[in-house]
Amino acid sequence: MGRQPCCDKVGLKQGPWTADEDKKLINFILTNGQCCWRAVPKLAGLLRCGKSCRLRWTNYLRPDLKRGLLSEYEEKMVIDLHAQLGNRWSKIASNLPGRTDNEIKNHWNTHIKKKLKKMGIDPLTHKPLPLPTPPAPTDQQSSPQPVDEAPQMVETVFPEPMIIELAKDEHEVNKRIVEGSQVDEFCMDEIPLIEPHEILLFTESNNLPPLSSSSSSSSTSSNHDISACNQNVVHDELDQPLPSIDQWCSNNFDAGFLGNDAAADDEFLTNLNMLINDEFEIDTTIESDATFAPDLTHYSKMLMNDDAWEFEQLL
DNA sequence: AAAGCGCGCAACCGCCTCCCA
DNA sequence: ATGGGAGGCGGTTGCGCGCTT
Repeated sequence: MGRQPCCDKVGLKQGPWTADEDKKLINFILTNGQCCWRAVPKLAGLLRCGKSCRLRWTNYLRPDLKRGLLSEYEEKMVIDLHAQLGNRWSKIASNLPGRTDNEIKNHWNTHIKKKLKKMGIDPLTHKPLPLPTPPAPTDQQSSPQPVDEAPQMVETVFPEPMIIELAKDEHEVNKRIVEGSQVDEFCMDEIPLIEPHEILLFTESNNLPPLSSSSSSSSTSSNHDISACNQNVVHDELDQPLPSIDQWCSNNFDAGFLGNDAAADDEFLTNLNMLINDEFEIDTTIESDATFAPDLTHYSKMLMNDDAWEFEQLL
């Protein structure tokens, strides 16, 4: 007797979402809010399982999503948080506004893992990888160490006690005192902590480097102050009024947000206009079950790239 | 030009946790 | 206290795309 499946899959659609399905889901959520996900597909007229709808919304359609590759700053943040939290992607994502757990998980598995290995760091433990076993001492002088494959040793981090504040939701305690003891059932003996000078700040600029130990000014302020600043910046960002679509367009398009590909920009703007004016239609002459047109897929990615805005204005 | 290969990412699967009756 | 429903979460899969041969 296994557990009942979350939904009866008979007759339900799977695979990539179509633009039409996305529109139905967006319209429904914006009209009714996020309610019982199991009921959503029925009420929204979708042949999908509720879970699938929730996933699509949270990972893809949510208006506050920031899309595109993680910046160097965000990447470092992920590494630091992973060192503290392990594979708790949702917790990590909650500290990176606009990023989803799925996105971070994918990025970790495809990019960061490799990077860390290349740097000679074990992505699981964040400790230096063991040096490759030296060749048998038969002829040491004539067998040089392989240069490319030998991971670089990095200095083991044994950080001093510190206070870390994370941007968590308001119901959670914001401060965590880390003193080599357990935090949230997380054994600090096993996972190295980030160094105090590596505590990161949320800022509007993704390029702002973390406070570095070489910056003497940072050493004058306490970690608590730094973290408080971090919190404030996050809240400030979230509290900022969302730009209107016109504002957003002028801010981003005029600034060359879409890059230098004028043709692509034109196409994007044309289709964006269609989307805004509810003129977007699937070309049913091609295939009745047309998979999600890359256009809209990328729009949701690109539109949400920088700052979120009031989503209603899109529809 | 075409086949093969590897990578990245969206989506799925199934277990876990929480909540409520 | 307990059992079931619903949502959340992390691991895995599979497809599409770009690069290489």
